[in-house]
Amino acid sequence: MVKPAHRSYSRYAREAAELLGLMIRNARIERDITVADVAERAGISRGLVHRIEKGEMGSSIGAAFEAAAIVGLRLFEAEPTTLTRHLSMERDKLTLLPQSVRTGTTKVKDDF
Amino acid sequence: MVKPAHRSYSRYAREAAELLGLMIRNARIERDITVADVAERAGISRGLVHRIEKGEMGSSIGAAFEAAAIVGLRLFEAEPTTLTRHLSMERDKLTLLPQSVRTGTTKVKDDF
DNA sequence: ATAAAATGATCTATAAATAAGTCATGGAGT
DNA sequence: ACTCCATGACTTATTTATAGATCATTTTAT
Repeated sequence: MVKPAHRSYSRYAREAAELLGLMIRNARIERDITVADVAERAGISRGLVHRIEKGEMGSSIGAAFEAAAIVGLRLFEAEPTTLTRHLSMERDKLTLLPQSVRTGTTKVKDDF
Repeated sequence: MVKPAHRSYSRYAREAAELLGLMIRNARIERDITVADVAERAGISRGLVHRIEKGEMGSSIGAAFEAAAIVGLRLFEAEPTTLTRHLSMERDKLTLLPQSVRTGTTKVKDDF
């Protein structure tokens, strides 16, 4: 009752996943951490760490980001603080333009 | 025979996933695309797109990055070209320091 | 206000990811 | 040469994510 899901990915998505994996591996090696260490600290299996570093598309976001955090890799931004700031910014942005700007058809209430 | 996997994530990993989801959602709304559209173009279900935008840790890298690509969100770098360049760079970096620098025990060859 | 559409949430069957183990290979150090 | 250790590549049992459907809610349009 469930289709075999999807198998084809855009080149961009594939490259992004591969890059993420390579960055994790590089960061890990630079810090002299073994795959087994990352696996244990992340609470995942050794094989999964390996697949994440290979950039396999099936790996979960949680496992990959956790591995990245452990090897000290900072996604999106340099400092963790910046990430939190970006979070608020994105949240605000969403609140700001829920659907108002989308079509722009809704008349502006200027009767005040 | 298999432990229930892991359930706890570091704050950083959770925030990174949430940020990714919010960025995808914001990009999607800005471009006036519906969740259903993204789902269809990515070849995934509507519910999965929704969970990705919520930043759920279980979603797959492939699905999330594909969704990001569809809404025009550029991870890591601005241009797709830059991504390919970064890929080569990371690959080279890996080849360069396989394990040489790791322990540092190997005497430095200063006899030149 | 009403209708229409998009979103969010929940459920079930199934496909896929994962853990844990084993084995083979590759590297590093002795 | 030989160990020792890390890595990579499988296999299998099990857990989990996912598709697809339905329904409630929210948002948008008329």
